[in-house]
Amino acid sequence: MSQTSYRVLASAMANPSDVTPRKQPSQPRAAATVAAVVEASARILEEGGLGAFNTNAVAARAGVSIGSLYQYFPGKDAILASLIRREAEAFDTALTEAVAQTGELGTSSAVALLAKVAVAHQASRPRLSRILDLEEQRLGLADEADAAGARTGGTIARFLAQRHLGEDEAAWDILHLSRGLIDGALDRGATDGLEKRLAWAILGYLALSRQAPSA
Amino acid sequence: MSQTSYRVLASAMANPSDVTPRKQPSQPRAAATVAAVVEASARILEEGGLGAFNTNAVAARAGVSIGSLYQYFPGKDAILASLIRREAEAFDTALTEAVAQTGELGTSSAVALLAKVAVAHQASRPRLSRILDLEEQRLGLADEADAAGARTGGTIARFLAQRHLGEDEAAWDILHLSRGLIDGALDRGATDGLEKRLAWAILGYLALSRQAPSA
Amino acid sequence: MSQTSYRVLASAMANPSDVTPRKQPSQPRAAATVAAVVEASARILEEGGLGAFNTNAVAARAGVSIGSLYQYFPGKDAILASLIRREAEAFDTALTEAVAQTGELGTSSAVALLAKVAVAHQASRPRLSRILDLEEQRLGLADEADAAGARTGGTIARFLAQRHLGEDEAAWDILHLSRGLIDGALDRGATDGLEKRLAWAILGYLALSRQAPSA
Amino acid sequence: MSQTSYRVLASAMANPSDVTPRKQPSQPRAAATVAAVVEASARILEEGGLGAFNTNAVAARAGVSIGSLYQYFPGKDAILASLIRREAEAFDTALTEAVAQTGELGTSSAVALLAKVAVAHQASRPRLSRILDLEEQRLGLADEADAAGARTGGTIARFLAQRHLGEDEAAWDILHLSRGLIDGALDRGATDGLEKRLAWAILGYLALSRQAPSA
DNA sequence: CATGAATGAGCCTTCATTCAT
DNA sequence: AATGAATGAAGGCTCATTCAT
Repeated sequence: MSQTSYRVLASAMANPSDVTPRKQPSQPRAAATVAAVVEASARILEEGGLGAFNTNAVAARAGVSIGSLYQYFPGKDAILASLIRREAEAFDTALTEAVAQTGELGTSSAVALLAKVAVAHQASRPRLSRILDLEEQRLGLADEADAAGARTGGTIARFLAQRHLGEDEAAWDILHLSRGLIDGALDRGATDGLEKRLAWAILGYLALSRQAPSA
Repeated sequence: MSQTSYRVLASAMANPSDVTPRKQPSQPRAAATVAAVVEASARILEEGGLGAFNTNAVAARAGVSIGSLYQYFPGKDAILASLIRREAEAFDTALTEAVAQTGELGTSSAVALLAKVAVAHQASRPRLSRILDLEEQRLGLADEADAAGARTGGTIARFLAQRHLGEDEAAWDILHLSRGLIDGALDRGATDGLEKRLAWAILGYLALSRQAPSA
Repeated sequence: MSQTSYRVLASAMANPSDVTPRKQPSQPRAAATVAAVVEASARILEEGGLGAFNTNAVAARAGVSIGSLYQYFPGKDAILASLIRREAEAFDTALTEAVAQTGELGTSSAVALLAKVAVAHQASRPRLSRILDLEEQRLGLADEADAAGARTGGTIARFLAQRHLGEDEAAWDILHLSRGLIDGALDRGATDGLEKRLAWAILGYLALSRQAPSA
Repeated sequence: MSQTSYRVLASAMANPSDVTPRKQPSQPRAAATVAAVVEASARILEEGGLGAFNTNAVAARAGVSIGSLYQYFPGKDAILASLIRREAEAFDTALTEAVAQTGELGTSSAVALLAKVAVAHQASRPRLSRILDLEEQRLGLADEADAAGARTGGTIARFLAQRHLGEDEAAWDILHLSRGLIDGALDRGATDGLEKRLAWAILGYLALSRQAPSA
């Protein structure tokens, strides 16, 4: 199969601004403020989408003054970045835990368990996931060496490696096809048997990828 | 496998405005204006993302006055909708053509061909595809009975039905997992063997789905 | 009674543009176009107020292309001016006719008849009257020597002079207080006995003005 | 006299937008901003009419940023409404005060005093009064239960009731005919003896209305 | 003459961010 | 630190008017 070379997503885009939190909240009250802002952002994105996501609304929803918000975040994008990290970490944690529980299980049961976790995560806040996916890309957070997102891929890769099911590439492919499949299914309300269908895609991919060893 | 019920994307969101074109261009000059606006939108979205997509920029890029733009589109969202329809139609056309060429082929070669078309489409304008996906959802275009998007699912469904490979649900799942897989791969620059990997996911899904007959 | 000097309406204001029709419609079709434009303006003003009055809407409502509209009127204000003249003439005609019919009548019956005509005129298109009043002033049409509006005052003045009821000033005062009274009454829906009440004001004014001969 | 039924002003019209202030200014600085905006509006309307009244001009004239304006008013119409309320209140206050001073006076002197106040009010900002009249109607502020405008009618009604001169209807008629008469007189520069002429209309109306007891 | 596509100045409004209190 | 008033760049959209066909 001849390999065409495809256009890859350029890194530029709506020049994202500073994305690092302004200061670590040392006092507990400050930590609460930061958390409130991040959660308020999540809720606003869920309910109103990117179009409703603005700093004034976030501050209001968080019960914090706009001034305070800017004490902890240098700008809008930084809030988004924090939220993305929070979500990625939560998912990775859930996934890591699930992987730990697969010790005794056969491959297909193990994958079914992971599928369940993935579906549960995405389904808990479906719109949020999609938006954060797109924004993560715009912000270029994927480049963060230790990005939580990167860890998720790593977690899957480790799972595959343990069972000699595949390489890194397979891990990423599985991660992304899962997102697509789940988002699409939630979108059209086709959630019956969703975990099972996801498992078919993952196990099917893995089976065929081992028959025809990659280039 | 017990079926949990998942949250499905509510239809609301950043209340999308009117999405229907204001008037059909009757004169050829008008048709050119409309086409220029739509293509300019595509280019702007590709280069600058949603953040750079505004009516002034679109008009300027299209070499058209802002007034002309508003003669044909009631607002931003309507332009986006037109673009989405255009792209969906183009993809569906390409896919339908490819399906027609699979007549003689075995299943795996046929799927490989379709995978190639899908990858080519998404790769031709990677960022655009992703953005339009998200926006299509926000605009609720999926609800359009004869939506071009719906037709794409139908085209796949017909292909599967001809070969007794699966039902409608499978068609949609394949469509969505493909988008996720391809987007993810383009995103991280992992395009080597991408068509092959996509074929694994699709064929794998189909194989397993037939072993374990659906609910 | 010492006479303070009051601020009088300056003539400036949103510098009104050219107000004279562009060309006399010689052909009958042209006359029809002009009439259609004027009547469309009346309807739009009635239904949507000044905010809805724009040349595109007028042309559309008149069933005429925007280009044709500009063949006969140099601009928006000219259309308004034509409408104002049309209405003023209609009112003056009705009033003149009514005056002619008062020959045999006593003063109070005569005034009652005129009051009836005035109320009928204003009530037939209440919003229109008010708007045109304000716009007439802005356009400075009152300055037109032969302004139709001026004629209305003259018609009343003649009526008063015939019966030795008052001078020009009285005529104008009566015209204006009538407008105010009628508009206010229509506004709050207090139309019961309106003609009678208007007659009280007019006759009352005239009676007292003759007791205490003006400065 | 047979009572025809007249068209009354429909409530619709250039669909007026939200008319309630966005937030009450708590800090004194904010109160100053609000007051500056309202006064700037008055000045602009006086000088340039409705055509010159736009939010940018108002903000500039008020020496306030456009953003600040929108912190306190949801839009143009709300500013207008505030101005209308301010003016109506000022007039009502002046009128109430004048009524209080009429205790000892005979009817005709009392009415003369009120006429003077009315003329003075309207004459102080002639164009403003007219415009606000029209706009008050468009905005449907008359519907406000406790509208300042309503209070003015009430103030007159109380005055009439104390002296058994007339009912509510008479109060409104007098209010409106006065506006008409005064505006008209200012318009054509006929201010000599204006207060006296106004008194004739009012006293004349009242005298005749008592001779012919209302329906 | 009629048409209606095109133009663009100008107005409305939002929202990220700053800064005096 | 926290507050929230103030700022103004930026973007959406309308509509009076022109002009090529």
